[in-house]
Amino acid sequence: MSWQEILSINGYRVTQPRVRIMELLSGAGLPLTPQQIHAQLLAQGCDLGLVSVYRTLDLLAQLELVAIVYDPERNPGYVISSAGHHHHIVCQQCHQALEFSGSDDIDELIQRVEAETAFQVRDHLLQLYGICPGCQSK
Amino acid sequence: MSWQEILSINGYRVTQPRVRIMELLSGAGLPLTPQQIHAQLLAQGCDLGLVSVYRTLDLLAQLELVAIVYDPERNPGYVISSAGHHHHIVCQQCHQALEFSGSDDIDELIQRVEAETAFQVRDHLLQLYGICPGCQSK
DNA sequence: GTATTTGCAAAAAGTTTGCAGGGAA
DNA sequence: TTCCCTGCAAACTTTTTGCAAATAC
Repeated sequence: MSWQEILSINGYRVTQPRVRIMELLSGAGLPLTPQQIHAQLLAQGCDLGLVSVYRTLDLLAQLELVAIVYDPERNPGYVISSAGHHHHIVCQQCHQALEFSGSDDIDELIQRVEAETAFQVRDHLLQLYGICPGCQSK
Repeated sequence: MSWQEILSINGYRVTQPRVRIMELLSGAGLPLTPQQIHAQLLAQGCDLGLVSVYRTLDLLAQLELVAIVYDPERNPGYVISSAGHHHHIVCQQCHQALEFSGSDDIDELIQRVEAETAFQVRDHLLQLYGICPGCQSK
């Protein structure tokens, strides 16, 4: 299902700002802050308000069309998220971000922690930081 | 090694604000924002500035005496971190936070992702969200 | 046509910086 | 005594809110 359909099905409209932001993030390959998104769209001649960027990202995050990537040294950034894969690995040098799948190993760990702590685990956040192939060869 | 010693060894001083913040976090059991820490210390009659809270937390985080906990619905909070254990599980209802150890399972996952992506993994962030035993029984 | 969505302005919230005085070692 | 650290004030950045106009469907 396309992200446009997901918007529609949930009663939201496919508007210019949403299209532009999804297009930008799809091509970005690295997490962008609301400010960066706003600046890049302005530079493209797309005249939208920063406020709309915030509101759009909130919505897209809620629908899990984008994910938040935390980087200790910068503000949280947003990346495109393909359904079902919720983990990212980020290059500490060029900040390129890649999705990876991690369901099995994590399920095991979660079960162990549930047994140890008696918590009922509902969600998790996993991100890896490192050096991407490109930056390694420099 | 005590956290006081860690400060000293690294050339930092054991000052009132640092002591109060470490004491507060040690007893808190849940992630606290800089603002919350400041407010609670003021309430205790300890008269320090918010700025010092920020600076102290930065330092403590750098020395890994405290860790940052991200919660999608709130601002990032700080918790006490015992050396070597860097993962937390947070209750989505009462926000209690607990450390858990997870080295083995994660090492395995990291190796797999390194093989898949050709990234060199240097660090990671793992947090679980769920319902604590206490909140389950309500 | 109608309800959602946007943009603007303004305010609120959160964080950082510079500098003089105070405190730990 | 020495240098690190704190507190204050102010600046700065980021995020949120309210409301009228615009637009998707």
